[in-house]
Amino acid sequence: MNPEKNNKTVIIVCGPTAVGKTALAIALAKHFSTEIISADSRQCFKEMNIGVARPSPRELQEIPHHFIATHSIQDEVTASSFEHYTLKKAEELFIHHDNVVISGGTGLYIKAFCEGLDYIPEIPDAIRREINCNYEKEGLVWLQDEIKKNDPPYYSTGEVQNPYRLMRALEVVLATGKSIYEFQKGGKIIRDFNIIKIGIELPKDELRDRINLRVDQMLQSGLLEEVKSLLPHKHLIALQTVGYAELFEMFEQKISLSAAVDEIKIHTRQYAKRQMTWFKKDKEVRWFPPSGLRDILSCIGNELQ
RNA sequence: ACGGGCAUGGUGCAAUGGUAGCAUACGGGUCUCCAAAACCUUUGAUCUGGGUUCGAAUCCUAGUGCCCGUG
Repeated sequence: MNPEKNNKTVIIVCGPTAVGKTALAIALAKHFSTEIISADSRQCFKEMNIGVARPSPRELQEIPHHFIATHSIQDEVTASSFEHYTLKKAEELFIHHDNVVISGGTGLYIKAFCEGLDYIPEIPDAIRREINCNYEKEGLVWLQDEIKKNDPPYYSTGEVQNPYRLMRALEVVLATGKSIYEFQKGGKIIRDFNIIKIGIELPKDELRDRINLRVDQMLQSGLLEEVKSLLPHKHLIALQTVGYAELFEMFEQKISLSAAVDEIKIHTRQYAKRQMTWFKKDKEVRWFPPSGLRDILSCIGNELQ
């Protein structure tokens, strides 16, 4: 154990969707008699349940979970707010526990928690709304022109085809008068607790089967009703989500149910692949199969010695 | 069986007789704040045989397969 740290440890369980993180995190939390903080950018919304594979009521009862169904899709949840929420929650849990389990598939949130984010001032709502509004009306070219005028360095080296990045860069420069680059130092904050990262993976074929099975089960469990009830909010970013976006289209008669289901399976697979790309890049992650609880415990034991 | 139509990457489509493109999927990747989002990127095709032509996805012909109509 690193002597500069206190004797507290966060065990991070990460990996692609549908690989079996929830069950493993619960087993770990039981073993260490502790609780779980979810690191999932969708399960935190109380309006979303079946489609985001929220842990079952029984699982939630077995081990207390945090950042699950704690927010509304109307709320603004960001990597930064996750960082602060989770740091505070971990601190609380460390009063009575030596270890805390964080489990989830949102790589950016996990990174924000482990390394911190550079400080960028909050952006006034009015600025954000105006940018959004103009972008919807005028499109990508307008964004590119605005960035060209207001933040030339970003225009020449940033992702100028990516509207979200452009809007972020633009809101920062309009709100602060400075390029977003001046804030992004890339500095890593060293936390005063230990962090052990456990990655869960499966062969591609097996993950694919699990994804297909899970999508079918979601439909049997009433996903259609859940999505239908959210139709009035379909414009919210939180609902631009695999399993919801496709069924919104189905309810609007744009595609058939079977086409929507096929697309959900494809998009979930693509999402899982992006998650793997993200986590594989992180060399601190130790990889195990979902059945590898024993090996994981011995790995953690070695780290803690 | 007869008549008509169609045949182009895995899938859906485009291409006056003159560089075979687009979308999507698949593969690879980016990502410091809406991230289950958004974005970048590699590969990959003219059903088969013959003919016309300087040149054929395109025109002619035979075959094969599929679709529609009639029976």
